[in-house]
Amino acid sequence: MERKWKAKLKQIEERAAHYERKPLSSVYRPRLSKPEEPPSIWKLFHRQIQAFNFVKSCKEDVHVFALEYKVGDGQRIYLVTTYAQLWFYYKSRRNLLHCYEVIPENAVCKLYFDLEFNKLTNPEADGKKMVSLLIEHVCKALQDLYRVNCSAEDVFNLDSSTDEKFSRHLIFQLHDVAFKDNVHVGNFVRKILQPAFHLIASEDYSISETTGHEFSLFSETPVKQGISFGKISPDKDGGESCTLNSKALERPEPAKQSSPDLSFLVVKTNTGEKQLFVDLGVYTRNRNFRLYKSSKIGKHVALEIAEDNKFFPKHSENISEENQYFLSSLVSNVRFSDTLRILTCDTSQNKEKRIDYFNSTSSKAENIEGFHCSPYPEIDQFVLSLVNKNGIQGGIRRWSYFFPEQLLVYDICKYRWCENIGRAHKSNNIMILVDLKNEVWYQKCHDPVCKAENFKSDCFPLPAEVGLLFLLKEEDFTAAETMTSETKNPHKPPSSTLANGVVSHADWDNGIDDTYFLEAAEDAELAEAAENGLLRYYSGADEIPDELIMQVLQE
DNA sequence: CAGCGCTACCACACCCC
DNA sequence: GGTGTGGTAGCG
Repeated sequence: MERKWKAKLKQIEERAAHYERKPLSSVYRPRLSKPEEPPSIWKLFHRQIQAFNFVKSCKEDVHVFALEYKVGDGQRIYLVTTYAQLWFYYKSRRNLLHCYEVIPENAVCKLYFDLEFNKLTNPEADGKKMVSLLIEHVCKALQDLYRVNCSAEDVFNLDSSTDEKFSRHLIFQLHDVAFKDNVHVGNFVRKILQPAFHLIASEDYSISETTGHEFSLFSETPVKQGISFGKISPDKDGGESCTLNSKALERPEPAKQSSPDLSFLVVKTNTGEKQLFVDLGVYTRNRNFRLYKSSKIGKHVALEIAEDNKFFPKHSENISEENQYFLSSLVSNVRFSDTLRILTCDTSQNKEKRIDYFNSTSSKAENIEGFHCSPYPEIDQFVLSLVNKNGIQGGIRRWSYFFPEQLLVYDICKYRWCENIGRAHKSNNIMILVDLKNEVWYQKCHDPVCKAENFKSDCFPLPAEVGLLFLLKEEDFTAAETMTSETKNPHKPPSSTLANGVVSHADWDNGIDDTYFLEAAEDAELAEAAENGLLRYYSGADEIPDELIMQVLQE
């Protein structure tokens, strides 16, 4: 709540400043786009929030990427486009050298890790071995906590090491399994690395081996950091979730197995302090995660497939192998499917909040079960209105958001009416799916028979007030503005999308896009860009960098 | 005109013994 | 000295 408020305040302040400088034009300039051209979406924003607002207003499957464009202070701008279009420009690696995926908050995503250590202060560390041991530990934890089977062959292993630093990204390619969002991933990672925190807190990290002290794999022993974690508490109706419990001492667990030896995770920082091999700072909201084949600005080391990578994407007729690797590397590229399981891992704080929420008598809490309201309260309310019929008070058990489809999936409880069989299921729950892109909703269900026949009810339009509310919310006011600017860009590259989703268009080579301006900002690449004829549209422009970036961005 | 989301750390106020 | 708070430098 405070978060939203802060963002809004910031946005309004910026808006005020913007209009003071550039008052609204009173001239209406209508434009038409050619109907035969599939839309090309390639928009840049200075502000992340505006980029996301644009995505919301967009019917296409677009995503937000962050581009570093100034050496030194890591300044970024935000690009909205489709995976296909990005790859088209990106693959040559002549432009867009420093790109990051923005892992949207609240969106379903893959399990991922950022691993690193300083080679100089850890001369004895065997990076590959550590990666392999970590993968082993994570797979075991996935099995123990969620009954998910996986192995090193499901882990896309990317390397970005230098002489000084060992650096890896791991992106798990689990089959029909994903996490609710990257904050849940972070909770999971902290939970399964719990035993290693002791090793950092203690003076001598060989202590756990020598004492022979036994405790449960995910024991609840408190640690210095104040983070401690509980045992899996399966959902009453699923067993997909686990909770980190900070009230460790109130719930002692009997020892079940000896603590795994995670001493291999302990490395030394530049200053010689103990640290974990796993970077726990990458599980925050809207985290920027460097793309496959991108480097940090000012550095020349890109993420490339690691020597010891064991993940190989399925061969595809339509998509090149490199493109497959690229798509696999994207953390938030998880599509909805009937068989997909969504894993959650809550902190005990959230769990307590949920319980408080559930127990509270406020009018708002009565309708929604637990703490399960989505970021779209109007839609929650509408879904609740759908499942409160004929005297049955249904509830929202939980929700998941799929960024690629802009799809909200609500697991419903208590209300089990299924359109397929024309009556309520006896023991299986139903789902309500809300397609924000097409502004429709439909019903599916967990019943094996319905699932087997891939049942999906007819689509019904979302009521006007839900759609309208959503579009007119003031936080979206930038969307309308950026939409119109789309047609104003005279340099928009034409595009055509083949049925298989691969963008292919020779004309793009003659077009110009914002990318080139950005990359041209770097002197070294300027010459190359000019050589490739990319700058000819601005012949005579001496100051390529800021001027053109601004020109594009001010649209 | 222009990045974002944290966390660790500090200074300070207030409280209690 | 213990505890809460509010602001911020700096990291990822």
